Amino acid sequence: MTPAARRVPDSPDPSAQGLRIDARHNRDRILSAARRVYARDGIEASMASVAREAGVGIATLFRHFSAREDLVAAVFADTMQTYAEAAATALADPDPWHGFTWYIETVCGMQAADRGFSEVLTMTFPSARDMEAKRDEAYRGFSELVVRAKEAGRLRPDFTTEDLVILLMANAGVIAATAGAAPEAWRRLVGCMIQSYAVPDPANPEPLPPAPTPTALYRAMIRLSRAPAERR
Amino acid sequence: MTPAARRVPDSPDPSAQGLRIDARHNRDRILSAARRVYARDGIEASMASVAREAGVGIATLFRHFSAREDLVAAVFADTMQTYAEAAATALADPDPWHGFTWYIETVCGMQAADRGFSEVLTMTFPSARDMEAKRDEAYRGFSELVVRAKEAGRLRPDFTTEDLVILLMANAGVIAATAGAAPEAWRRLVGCMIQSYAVPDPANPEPLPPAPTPTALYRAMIRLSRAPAERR
DNA sequence: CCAGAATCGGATAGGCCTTTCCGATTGGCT
DNA sequence: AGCCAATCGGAAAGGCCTATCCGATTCTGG
Repeated sequence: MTPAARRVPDSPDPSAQGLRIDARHNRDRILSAARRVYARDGIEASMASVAREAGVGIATLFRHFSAREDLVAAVFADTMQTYAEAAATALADPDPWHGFTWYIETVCGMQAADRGFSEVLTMTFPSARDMEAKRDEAYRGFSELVVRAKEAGRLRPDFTTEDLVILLMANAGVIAATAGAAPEAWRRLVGCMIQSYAVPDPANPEPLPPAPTPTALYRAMIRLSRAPAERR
Repeated sequence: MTPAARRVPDSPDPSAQGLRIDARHNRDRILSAARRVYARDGIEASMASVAREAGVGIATLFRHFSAREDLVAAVFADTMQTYAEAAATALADPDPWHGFTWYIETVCGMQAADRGFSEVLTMTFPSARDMEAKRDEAYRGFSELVVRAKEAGRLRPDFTTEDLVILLMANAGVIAATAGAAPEAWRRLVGCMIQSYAVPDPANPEPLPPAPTPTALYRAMIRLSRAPAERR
């Protein structure tokens, strides 16, 4: 009997294998706490606040994840998987332009749903190998989407894959600024950007998603001027 | 002789009146230090780091500016003035569409030149009266620009003034993410957005500013994954 | 059921920040 | 020149954070 076989490996998370069940339990509590905290406060949230949210000692948190990067990578492993799969899904769309826009809207929507993920998408974590692998996978898929949409004559020829990165950074900015107060503002940005990517078809002008109300944006601007802690 | 007349009021900054010359000198050193620090690190930079940069004691900083908001307002008073004047300048342009795009490019360029200002533009500081007054002035000017550009038939009718706020937030995101590593990326965003605002003229397709190189954006993403202190 | 290994979490050290206090210094007026 | 109020800046109190240490607790295989 090998040492590894002594423990029951029934956690969904393979990296929890070989842990005592109380340790595995804590690991899960930490991960789900971190998911909540990062979604709300972004990935710069303190390790201490994650430990508090999880109800474990600080030492326990550091024992499981010795660097913030490890925790971030573990928390967003699933989401990065979904992210990579989205590119494949978009490629399966018979309409190249529709696949292209669906992908952009989906990815930006994932950003809007999780502030932490929104930040992760615009950063790179050289030490988190499989996160970067997922990113590459998505990137390759997106490149193919771009080629097809150009071939279909719907995407402007001077579009580059860097434009997606720029859009993700821009979207992260809108989401960070409006979070809560104007939760649909990002759609307006993405709608504009997609229109600017399209080869114009004057016969068929696309409507934009609605703009947020002045009040909603004003609330967003007030939120930002408060200290991070007050922002809830 | 009134008490106020005892001091020589020759500082360019009216709020420095009535201060002893050493105090006024320190106030100026603090302001110019804060300008540098905020431009580099954003307005969340610590009060302590501003005091260090200025070479004054922490107490001196707090004696002059008892809250971060006061310091921010004092630092950006000039810039907000320029911001408000930009709207007037744009209104003086005989070509409404050109005035409209010039204004947007100018304001976004001001964001790119100063990370602190970039953040200030997407926040509101209810207690800093004259900063908000300048913002209102610029807002009124921009509203007029919008009306004229629509009347000229060049700006899409569903454009709203909130779209500018969204663009400023998006641009702040790109600038925060690319600072230094891809300093021209924001132009690409702004170019795209302006094209999406325009009523399309298929006979005259505008070229976009160049996209950043993949390497430049990669460097930007690496920068972000480091701790704020390491970012220089 | 027990012994030992694995794990826990409070405590601690060290850093940076904000804000206030107060003795030392200095500018400005007479 | 000298006095006094204005001003300075170091120090200190209190908070939060990262990272590590170590005695107490809990799990697990035999």
